[in-house]
Parts: sequence; C-alpha cells; structure tokens
Amino acid sequence: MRGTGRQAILDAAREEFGERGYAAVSIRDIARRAGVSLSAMYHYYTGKQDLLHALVNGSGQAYFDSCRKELESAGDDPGEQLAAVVRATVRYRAEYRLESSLTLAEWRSMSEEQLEEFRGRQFDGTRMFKEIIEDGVDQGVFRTPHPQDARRGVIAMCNAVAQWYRESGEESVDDLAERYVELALVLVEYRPAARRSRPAKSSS
Amino acid sequence: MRGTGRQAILDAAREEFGERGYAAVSIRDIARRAGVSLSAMYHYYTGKQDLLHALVNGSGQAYFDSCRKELESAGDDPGEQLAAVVRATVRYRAEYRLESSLTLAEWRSMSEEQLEEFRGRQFDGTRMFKEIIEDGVDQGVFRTPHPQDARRGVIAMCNAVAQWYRESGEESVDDLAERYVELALVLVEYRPAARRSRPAKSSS
DNA sequence: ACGTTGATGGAACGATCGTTCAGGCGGCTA
DNA sequence: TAGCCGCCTGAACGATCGTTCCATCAACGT
Repeated sequence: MRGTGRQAILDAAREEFGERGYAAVSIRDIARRAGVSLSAMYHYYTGKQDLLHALVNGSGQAYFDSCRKELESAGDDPGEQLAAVVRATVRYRAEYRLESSLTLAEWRSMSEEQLEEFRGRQFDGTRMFKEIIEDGVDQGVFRTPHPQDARRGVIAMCNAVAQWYRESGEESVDDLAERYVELALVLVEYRPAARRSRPAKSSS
Repeated sequence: MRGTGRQAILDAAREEFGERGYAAVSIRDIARRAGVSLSAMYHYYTGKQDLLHALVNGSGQAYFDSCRKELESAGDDPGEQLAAVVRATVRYRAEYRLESSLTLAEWRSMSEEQLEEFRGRQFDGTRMFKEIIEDGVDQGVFRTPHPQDARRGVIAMCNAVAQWYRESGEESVDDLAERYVELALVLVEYRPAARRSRPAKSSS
C-alpha cells in the first residue's frame, strides 16, 4: 500500500528481508506486503536478487558520503577523525538498521558481482578505520598496544548497533553516536596531543 | 564420510549451515556432504529444524560451563571477573565459530520453543556481563561513564571474533583471548583497587 | 477511431523443497 | 532356521519456490 509501485515494493522487501532473511522470504511475501501482484514486481525489478542489490547498494553509497562529510569537518587530529567515522557509522547503523542487518548477516546470498562490490566497500570501510588508527598510533596520540584488535573492536561495536537499536526509544541518535565516540576513543587509548604547558617526553 | 552416521551428519550440517545459512541449505546438501542418503538423516534426526537445534544447543551449554569454570578461578575483583568471561567468550567464539555465526545470525529460523530457549541463554549471557560491570562501577574500579554501552561494546567485540577468526592462523586462541581481555578492561576503564605497596594518590 | 506504451493481474511452468513410505541388508538372539 | 531390529536406501508425495507468458486496462498522441 504505502507509496506507489517501485517504492512500495522496495519498502516491503527491506522489511521482509531485514526481519526474516533473504532466503527465508519468498517474492510472494514481498508482493503481498507491498500490496501488488507478482507480475508488478517483475515489471520494476528483474528478480529476487535485483531487489537485494537495490537495497544493499541504495544505502551503501549514503554511508560513504556521510563519512566523507564528517571527515571534512574534522581536523588533522586522528582523535577527531576517528570520532568522525564512528559518528557516521553509528548514525548509519541506527538509521538504516534493516539494510544494515541485511548486509551484515546475508552477504552469502549475494551474486558473484554483488559480492565483489560488497567486498570492495567493506575493504574501503575497514581501511578508513585502519589508516586513522595507525596514524594515531604513529603520532603517539593513540596508545593502544593492539591497534588491529582495537580497530576490529570499534567496528564491531558500531555495527552491533543495528542489532539492538529501535527508533521508538526516547533517546536521540545523536546522543547515542556521541557516547560511542567516547567509547571508541577510550578503546584506542586516546591521549590528546602534547600540551604546550609541559615539555613533551621523548617517545620511548 | 568423516565419522559415522550421527556425527558425520552433524558435522556436515554445521559446515553447510555455518557457511551458507539455514534457509539456503537443503537437507539434500547436508546428506550429500555427510555421504549418507536422505532417509539416513531422518533416521537420526526428526527433520531440518532438529539439526539446527542439535547444533545450537550442543555447543550452547559448553559456553556456560566454560564461563563458570573461568569465574571460579577469578576472585572478588570485577576486573578479574570480567577478564574471566571475556576469555571464555572469545575462546568459545573462536573454537566454535561455525555454531557461533549460525546462532548469532540465524536465530530467525528457529522454532518457537527453540527461540525461547535461545532467548533465555542470551539473557543469562548478557546478565552475566551486566552484573559484573555494574559491580565494578559501584566499587569504583570501572570508571566508564557509560556502563550499558560499554557492556554492549564488550559483547559485540567478543562475538565478532566468530566472523573473522580462522584457525589456520599462526597465533594461538589463548593469545587472542588475552588481548581481548586487555581491550575489554580498557573499555570499562578499569583502575585496579588501591595497592598496598604505595600510598594511593587522591584522584584528580 | 486507432495504435502504442506502461502498469498490472492471473495462470502456469519446471525445479526444488521438506518429508514420508515401503522395503532391503546384516547381525543378533532364540 | 526364523524373527527381530538398527541402519540405510530409492522413489515418491504435496507444497512452494523463482520465473515466464499472455491478457487486460487506462492514458495519450495522431
């Protein structure tokens, strides 16, 4: 019902796939939820895989755009940069939680080309965190002795938001994101750059 | 082939379900991988759901046993206790990674009763972390201002191990677990109780 | 009035799904 | 030798899957 044609079908697919998983959902379920017939679906989309592709890719680009925007307003400090990507990631996982849990849990169902595209994006995503954290460690503002595990931890923490967050909650997404920024900075053992008021110790 | 009858089927089911997901796998796939016929499966298990149940519950109890054992050798200090459950969780996620990713990603496919059982275990699991962390905050040894988010972060971090860990790696599970213990203690901002050997500084 | 086009519905296709059924084989007891 | 039983097989069932095909209907340019 909601919306018309193309959009109603995509909405229905997002909810069905997100709630019950790609393989468990039949396209008849989606058509029924969207309030259209089977053939109407095939008029707009070439098949079941196409629906999955449209969902995953439709929101995927939005994430990187959001990251880039947040990073632009961050300075050179790795702490600010990590805060930026954590903020963008948590916001994305909360606001696109159905697409997120779909992408995170059901990449197995993707076709070859879709999977390649997904792997590429995932690689770009982890590389972003990786470079920022390595910069921070090199500059001595991130003191964690385990940069790789800390990176995995931060990413896992942010991704998990999609699993439990419900928009009905009284708290705003922004507050949530800021708390996760704090946690991420604690995890990498962020110590702001040397203050001028004291002589900096030589490193090791 | 590997093993005989019952065990071969369970091994095949673990690998198929773990790699491709419950709904995407047909019981014919499992029978083929196990090297037995369709009917042989139905001789040992009552159906597809029964296989899922056997996998999830077979390893589920092992986790809590492991937690209890680790906790017994931990003292009263919440830091030691958190270290114990993180150690047990990471070990479990690494050693039973197929069962883990199956349980974490495909609880949607469970039957009503299985789901109830699973929810109960999940609740017990998070409560364990919750109580330890709240104890630590009350006693002042965990300084995190966000106990609830820190708890979610620690759990997400540990659970994510199942997604990337491969046993082929040259590093031991024990080393991995100890690093994650360190990270968890950092995340809750663990500050050990005042030492006797030196006069404690007043905070701030 | 006619033809074209986009959107939609209904029926059906072949394939595959989970499950069941009737029986065969080998070893055990009697 | 006969009978039972744990273990296993091949064939088949009805249901549902993703997909295709064809008819219909409204809108619009000519």
